[in-house]
Amino acid sequence: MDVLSSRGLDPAALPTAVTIERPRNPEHGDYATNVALQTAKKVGVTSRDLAGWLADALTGTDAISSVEVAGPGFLNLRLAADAQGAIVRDVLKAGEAYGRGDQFAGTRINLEFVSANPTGPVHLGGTRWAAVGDALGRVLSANGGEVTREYYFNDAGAQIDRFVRSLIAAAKGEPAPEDGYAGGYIGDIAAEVLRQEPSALAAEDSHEVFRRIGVNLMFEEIKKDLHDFGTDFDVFFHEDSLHKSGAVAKAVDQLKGSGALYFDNGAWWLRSTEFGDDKDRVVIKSDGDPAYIAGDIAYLADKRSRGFDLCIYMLGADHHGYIGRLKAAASALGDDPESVEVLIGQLVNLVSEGKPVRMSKRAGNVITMQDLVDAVGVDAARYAMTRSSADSSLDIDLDLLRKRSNDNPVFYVQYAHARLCSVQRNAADLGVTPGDAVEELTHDREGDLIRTLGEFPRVVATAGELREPHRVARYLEELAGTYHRFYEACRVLPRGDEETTELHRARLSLCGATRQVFANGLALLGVTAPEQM
RNA sequence: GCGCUCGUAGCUCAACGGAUAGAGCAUCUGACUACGGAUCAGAAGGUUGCAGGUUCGAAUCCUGCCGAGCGCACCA
Repeated sequence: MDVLSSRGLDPAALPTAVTIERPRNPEHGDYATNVALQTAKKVGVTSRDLAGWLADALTGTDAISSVEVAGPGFLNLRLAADAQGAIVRDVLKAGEAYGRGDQFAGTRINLEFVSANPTGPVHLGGTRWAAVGDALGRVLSANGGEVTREYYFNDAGAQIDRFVRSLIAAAKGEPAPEDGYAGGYIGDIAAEVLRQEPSALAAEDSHEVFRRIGVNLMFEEIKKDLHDFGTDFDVFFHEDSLHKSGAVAKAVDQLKGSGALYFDNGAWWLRSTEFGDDKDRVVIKSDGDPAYIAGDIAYLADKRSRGFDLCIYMLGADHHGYIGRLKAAASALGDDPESVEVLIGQLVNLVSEGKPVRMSKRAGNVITMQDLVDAVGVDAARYAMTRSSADSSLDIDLDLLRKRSNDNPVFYVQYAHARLCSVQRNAADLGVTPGDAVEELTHDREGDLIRTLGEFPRVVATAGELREPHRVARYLEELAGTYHRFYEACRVLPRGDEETTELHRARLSLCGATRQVFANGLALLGVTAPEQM
């Protein structure tokens, strides 16, 4: 700031957060910033001039060994070797906490994801949200957020009725109803209902018996699949409970009284168009019954009553119409629409022999979470789902995956971790202990590795800020490559007749720090960090 | 028809308005009697769907086309 004020320019023109990036091209230094480019125009000087002044001001700072101005006004910084090596000590000292931040400290976040209808097993689409949502929850927690993971069971609607009628048909040995569900799981659940309640078909309240037992069995199967997938929820919320408790009626009355709804043509409407919806939505139908959205409103009211600062909904692209409704609901309840955040992820496509396959319950080719896990295992499945941005649709070729080919980068990352563990085991066998002389680490490949370790906290912070856990996966792939190249170039352990030097011991510390970052990063994705493969 | 999202190497995908658009897989050529070869070095592969615009700078932002997915109920 002195650089500006001493020249009579307004220091307030400087951005509050200076972005410092790690250039892809090593010739551009260890770190670089475009702050001069962003600021120059505001204060009316050329970016080259401003960059030059900033460079002069930074030159001579302890940790920085060189500063140069490049291109239109980039500042390229190089760190002194010992300042850089300190990152190794930082990682080892922080341990599992390395990478954590505090941007969401004190923020209570409700994260709702999956929320698949309890009329069948979780399928491929739900699997994506199970992986990405869980990873996002971990990332938000790592940034200090108090995260409650929540699953909303839509167990109050007509689809449950279709599900129950399908069960009964299966129990009778009849074909599924025209509008019902026909998967093999229907027969399994129907059989289990009969096993638990042999008189279910004959009972007067047969439908109710099948509903009570069958829906619960479906819940338990979904919960178990998710648990086996490494995704656990803090709250399983039942839509049904909102109706039974009177919460829906209460919320609707409140909105009617507050003027948030308007009455037209015999029904009560929510002004969702004000929040980007195509049309206003009916909350209370002209027959007096609540529409589906009334449950959503009551559910949101319930969440807010539990004290959340931020309610995140993670929904598939087929639900993007909900954004306006949920924002409108928040507004109607008297809340800031900003406190409701709807993340829309694109759908997962099934591909076979290069051609998309449309999944259909009727055709019986629905791929479930369990199918995917059976084919590739939990780690590979989770990684495949979390390594790409949820913004783009994802193609899954199950045939390819079944071949257990190594085209999933999770193995590349896990192998690096296993290799590090192996080095540490060998070191222990040789009696070599980690050393603190990080200034010995002057090799280019060592510098690359250390700088990459130093980036991890910012990657975690960005992943949380943008709700993009895939950044963690991409980072780990980069770290794996950087580590493998280091490994080829820099012998860590002394050979047979060599003395153990401080360099050996410093490199062993570097390996320990690297292993820690792999472990921390994989944990954020819910993927295991194996010690051997 | 209207709306949302997406279009990047042969394939699957990265790149918060930055420098020569990057990885993995696939293809080709190489590398240990050394700490795990599930590795590494190198080659090849691109008009970032098309056309304009904004600016020091655009895959990224704006407009219009083209193409794909999804959604457009007093259903849930």
